[in-house]
Amino acid sequence: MRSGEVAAAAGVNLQTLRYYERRGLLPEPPRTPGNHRNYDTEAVTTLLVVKTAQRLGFTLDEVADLLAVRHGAPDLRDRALAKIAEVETRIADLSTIREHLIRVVDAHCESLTNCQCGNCPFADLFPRPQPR
Amino acid sequence: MRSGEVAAAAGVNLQTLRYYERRGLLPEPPRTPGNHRNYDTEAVTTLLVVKTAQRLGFTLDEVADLLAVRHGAPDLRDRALAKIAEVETRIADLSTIREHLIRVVDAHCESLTNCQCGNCPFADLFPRPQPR
DNA sequence: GCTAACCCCGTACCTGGGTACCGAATTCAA
DNA sequence: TTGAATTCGGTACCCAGGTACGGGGTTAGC
Repeated sequence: MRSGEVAAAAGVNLQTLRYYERRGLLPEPPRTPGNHRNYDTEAVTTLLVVKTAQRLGFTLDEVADLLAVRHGAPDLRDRALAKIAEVETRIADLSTIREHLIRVVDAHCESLTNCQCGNCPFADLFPRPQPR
Repeated sequence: MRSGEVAAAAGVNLQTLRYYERRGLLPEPPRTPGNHRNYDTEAVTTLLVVKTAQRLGFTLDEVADLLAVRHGAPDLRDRALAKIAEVETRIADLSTIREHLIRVVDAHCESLTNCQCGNCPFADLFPRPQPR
C-alpha cells in the first residue's frame, strides 16, 4: 500500500505517518525503487491502535511502550504486566466517574462534585491529593 | 483559602488556577478587600476532578462539560446521560486493550497487533476506521 | 511517452494546555 | 510597623502532537 492509502484507511493525515515513523511508532516500511514508502496492511492496524490508545489518554511515548510488545522486547511480559496495571487504574477511575454520573441521573446527587447525599463518599472516590 | 494553598493542596501550579478560571473550569471566587482570591475547599475537589478526567483523555472542554452538571444546567440529565455513554465507550476500549495484554502475558499471542492465534478477532476489536 | 495525481524531504507553522517572568500591590508575623 | 512572603494581572514563552507548504522526483492511466 502507498502512504496515501494507508493514511486514508486509518483516517489520519499523511504527514502523521512520517511523524510517527520519526517517533518510532510506525516501523520504517520498505521503499519502491523510486523511494516511495510501501506499507503492508498491518500499518493501518497500528495506526488505529495508536489513535485508540491516545483517545484513552496515553501519550505517544506510552503508546510506543504498548507497541514495543510487538517487537518481542526481552521484557515483554513485564511491560505487559505494568501496562495492565495502568489500564486497570484507568478503568477504575472511569468507573468512578460513571457511578457519579449515574447518581446524578437518578437525582440522588445534585451535582458531580458537591454531593449532599449521605452515601456518596466523594472524598474517597477522587484520588491522590499529591502528598506534599 | 488563598490561591497558593489551593494550588498546593491539589498539586497544581498556581498559574493553572487563573488559567482554569479563564477557561471557565473554576468559578471566580470572591475576593478579599485587597483583591486576592478567596477560595473555599470545594475548589480543591474541582481541581482533582479536572486532573483525573484529563488523565483519562478528556479535553478541558469536555471536562467543562462534565462540570457543567454542578451548575444545575437545565439539560443536566441529558448531559449526564451523554457523558455516561462516552465513559462507557472508553471503558470498553480499555477493556479490549486489557484483554489483549492479558493474552500477551499468557503467551497466547506473540504480539499486541499481530496476533496469530485463531481466537483473537483483532480486526473486530480495534474500532472505527473513519469512514471516508 | 505524457501528464495528472501522488509522494519525497525539509522546514515552518499551529493548537491545546499550561508555565514563567514582571513590577506593583497586599498580607501577615514579629 | 515594617519587611518577607504572597498574590495581582499582563504578557511571553514552552512542550506535545501534529499539519501545511514548497520545490522537486515518481507512478499510472491513456
